[in-house]
Amino acid sequence: MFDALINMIPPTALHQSDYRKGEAVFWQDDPTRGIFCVESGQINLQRAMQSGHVVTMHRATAGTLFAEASLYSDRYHCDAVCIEPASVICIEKQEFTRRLAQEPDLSLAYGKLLATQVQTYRQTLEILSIKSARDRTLVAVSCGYLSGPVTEFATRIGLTHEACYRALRQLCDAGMLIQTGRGKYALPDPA
Amino acid sequence: MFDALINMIPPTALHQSDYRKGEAVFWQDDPTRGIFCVESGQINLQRAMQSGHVVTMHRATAGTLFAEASLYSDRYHCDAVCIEPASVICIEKQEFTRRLAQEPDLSLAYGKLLATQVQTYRQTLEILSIKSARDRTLVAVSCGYLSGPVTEFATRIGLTHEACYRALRQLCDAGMLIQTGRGKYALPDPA
DNA sequence: TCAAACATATGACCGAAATCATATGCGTTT
DNA sequence: AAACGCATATGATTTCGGTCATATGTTTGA
Repeated sequence: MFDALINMIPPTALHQSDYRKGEAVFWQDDPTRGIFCVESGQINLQRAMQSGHVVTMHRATAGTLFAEASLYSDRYHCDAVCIEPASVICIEKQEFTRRLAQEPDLSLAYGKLLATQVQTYRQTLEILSIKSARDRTLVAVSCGYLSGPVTEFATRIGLTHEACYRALRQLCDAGMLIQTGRGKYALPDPA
Repeated sequence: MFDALINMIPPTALHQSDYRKGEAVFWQDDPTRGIFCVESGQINLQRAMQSGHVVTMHRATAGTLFAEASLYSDRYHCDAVCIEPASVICIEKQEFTRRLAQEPDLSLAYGKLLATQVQTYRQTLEILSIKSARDRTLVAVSCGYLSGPVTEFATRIGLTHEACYRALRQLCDAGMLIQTGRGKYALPDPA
């Protein structure tokens, strides 16, 4: 939850906006306006590769922040695209940075935020380091990466959706996963 | 590097320890003592899944921090096991947290350290998202990832050393890289 | 409500990278 | 100097996942 952060920032430095599916909060290389809080909906943090295809770097869901690292850079380094109608609050960069230096509580909360992000990236890197599509898929599911569509999940863990579907099928056949519905998979009960 | 941090912490709040392969720095659900700096060796951050098998979440190497998030939780949420004889420094949680709140310089340095890590991880993620071994190798070299042995470089970018050598050979043949020595490659002058 | 877009799935085929094998260069260590 | 470990390097074979094709279910919005 980002309430702790929000409450330390004067309302004049906060800017709420609504986005519809497909709309962008910002684009890569836009000048950094600030960091964002997702009140509702979902925002995809993604980067367009030089080859043209898009890789999802993070999926910001209700109650989470995104673009925290923008405080340390002049330009956003990825696109933020709404994938589910969202309400988003922007915290002005300048005001936030100023208060970071002055208010220990805010600084502490901010540190926690960054530490959590680092943790997430490390886990993603670890998952990507798994060569076998089957094993990678299993670990990713175990770590709760499969929350939305399988296609999205597949790109997040560096697989084509076909390879991902095949891996899921294999894992179900092997009894290591259970299909709970169309496009829905869960870990079996550790009975 | 964590020297900047260490120098701002009184030695009484620092605890150096040596670990041998297989020994644990901490176990999941242990009360959090603090965050750790790896001077040498390697520490595996891993978690036992409910299914029983162990998932590696991160591999902490020399010059890096781990368990940063422990500052914000009472218990460690994974095991830290030595996988290569290691020297590790523990920064006492209470003292570090106290100083973070009181000393803006430390807070700033810590924030920057974490932010830098975020940037690095994102760059690595981008590199890993490049499917072609040739292109991935080229980008990785461009980003300065090839500093040590090629074998180590190869594993860092998710390739076998054989595939990496072949990619380097191809890139040299195509004139996109120049071999400056045995196991040494550089970008050609953009003349 | 109807079409378009998207997601779920699976099969066939192919190619790139992993694997296996081999050889040599280089720096220690004994 | 000889032996050993490690890195460099490349060739042959295999395998796994990408690409392409196809079909159907589901959501969305016009």
